Amino acid sequence: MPELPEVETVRRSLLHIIGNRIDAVVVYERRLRRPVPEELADAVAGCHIEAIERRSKYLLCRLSSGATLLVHLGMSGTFFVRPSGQLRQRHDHVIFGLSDGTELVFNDPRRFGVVLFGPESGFTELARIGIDPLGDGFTAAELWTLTRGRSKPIKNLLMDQTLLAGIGNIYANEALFRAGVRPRRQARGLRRIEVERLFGCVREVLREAIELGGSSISDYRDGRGQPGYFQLRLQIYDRGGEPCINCATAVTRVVLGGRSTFYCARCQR
DNA sequence: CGCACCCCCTGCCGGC
DNA sequence: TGCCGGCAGGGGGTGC
Repeated sequence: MPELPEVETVRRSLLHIIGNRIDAVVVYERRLRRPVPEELADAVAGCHIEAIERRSKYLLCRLSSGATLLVHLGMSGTFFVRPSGQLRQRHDHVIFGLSDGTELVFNDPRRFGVVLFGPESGFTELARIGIDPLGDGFTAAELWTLTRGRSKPIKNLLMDQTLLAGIGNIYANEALFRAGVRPRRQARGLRRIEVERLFGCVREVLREAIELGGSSISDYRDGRGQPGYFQLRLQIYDRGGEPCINCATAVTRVVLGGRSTFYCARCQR
């Protein structure tokens, strides 16, 4: 579910809890993609939340102890605030009681997510993160450089987190459709004009998605329980067999890198 | 090194 | 109604 726009939306929706003290932490389920550290509860209790940042699809909660709480939502995770004292829901794995009488909940049915704790430099998952596609470091020239000499399909390049950090399956499909580029094209085969167009479309689709609060395909919600609305603007994702919005050609579905890939054989070359 | 293929896990949907 | 296969927003490991 959560790609860069959804994670960024969650981050923004949680900014209001900054300044809270974490009073108590209860871990109900340690078996996530990586086990929740045994020492997390004791180490985090008593700390204040000083900032909430995002790197790629990871959320980083800066704590007053100097350590960082690292959260990844995987495919099905949610990270949200609710009043304390409510019944634990199915798949609530970690609950952080906050000093303002609310609690911060990590819920994840598929358990592909991550809740880790430690100094930021210690997180191996952040070591190989690529360029933030919304940051200043991402330019058309940079995308051009990334595509040179790489034989992999351009869609796989967009989704390679070691190159570009935060683009997932939905937004890779959408950006390529907007740019008129076929997902299977070899990255190194793209012409300069195509790379420039794709660059603009990547930024545009991510920005628009954030503005609309991300895409709620099934059960995605932000940190306040609100859905996103960008799914209403999806032009190609999950539309296999349906008419292209530009030319009415049936949308093609193929599998690339194990992920469903959608494109219009007429509009995308 | 790149890449195709699996796996992790639960839930949902469609077909029978 | 219920069972089964396929599929899902991510990421990591293996073997070629």
